Amino acid sequence: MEYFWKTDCLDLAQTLESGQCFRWRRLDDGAYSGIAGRHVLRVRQSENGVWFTVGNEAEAEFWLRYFDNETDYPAIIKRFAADPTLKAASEENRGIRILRQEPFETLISFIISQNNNIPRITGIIGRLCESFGERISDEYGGMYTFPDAQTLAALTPDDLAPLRAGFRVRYILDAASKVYSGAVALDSIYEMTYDEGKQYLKTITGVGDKVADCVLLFAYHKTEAFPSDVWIKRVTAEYYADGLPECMGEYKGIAQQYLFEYFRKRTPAVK
DNA sequence: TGCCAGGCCGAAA
DNA sequence: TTTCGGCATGGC
Repeated sequence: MEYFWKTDCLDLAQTLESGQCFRWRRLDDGAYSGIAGRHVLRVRQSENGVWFTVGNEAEAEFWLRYFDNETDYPAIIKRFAADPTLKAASEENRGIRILRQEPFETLISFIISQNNNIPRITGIIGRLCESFGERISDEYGGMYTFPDAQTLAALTPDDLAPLRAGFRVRYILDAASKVYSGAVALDSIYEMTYDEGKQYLKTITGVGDKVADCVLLFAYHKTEAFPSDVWIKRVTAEYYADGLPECMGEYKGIAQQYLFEYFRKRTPAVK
């Protein structure tokens, strides 16, 4: 069935190619195919919203939540107008939304992302899923689930060698074994504060401030994560040297995404 | 060939 | 506590 979601604050290219997710493909006709959990979606942009191609109404509900439909982005952008830089950044990138992704997949994905680039991250994650996930659909060339912690925890570095993930392999295995053993209970993080969640995630080898922030934001929507990102902290320092603007309120993570894209277009990368 | 990619680890200062 | 070299791989 086709399900239409009317919204003027979702740009598929801005959101799905922003580096917060790695399991979407742009199809020849401009639509996107993607998978989350055991849900497969084809989604295409239209002028005043997006069209979901899904099996039933429940699937549409799942994807609405994935795309963070309960957050009022227009209201947030209006609020951000109190700060000139944030106003420009949010209006220019008003189609970006913070997805609600599954914690384990987000954790492994951002471990893989460290000192890496988006095309290669996407490739490694694709090979991970094709090798150790489950093929649940033949659509779009085959759709594979993200492997669970139990599956990954049983693997060896040699098993993961074909992924060509390099030094990150031992981090992936440490994360999987800690999650599978229960040493790190990802569900418990929903109830934690940002600081608690960060400290907790950093008990995993290969998870530092940056990876933890990405997981806390993209899986848990713990938006206190601004502006710990090394890059944005440096490029925004001169704008927000005296502290963050009041209008950010609790929406620091969303602000971070707007500002990241805004500055990325204007500033050479800073190491 | 050399540099870089939304970093992190571990050792040295 | 902070700094910094090393780390695998692939694209440019």
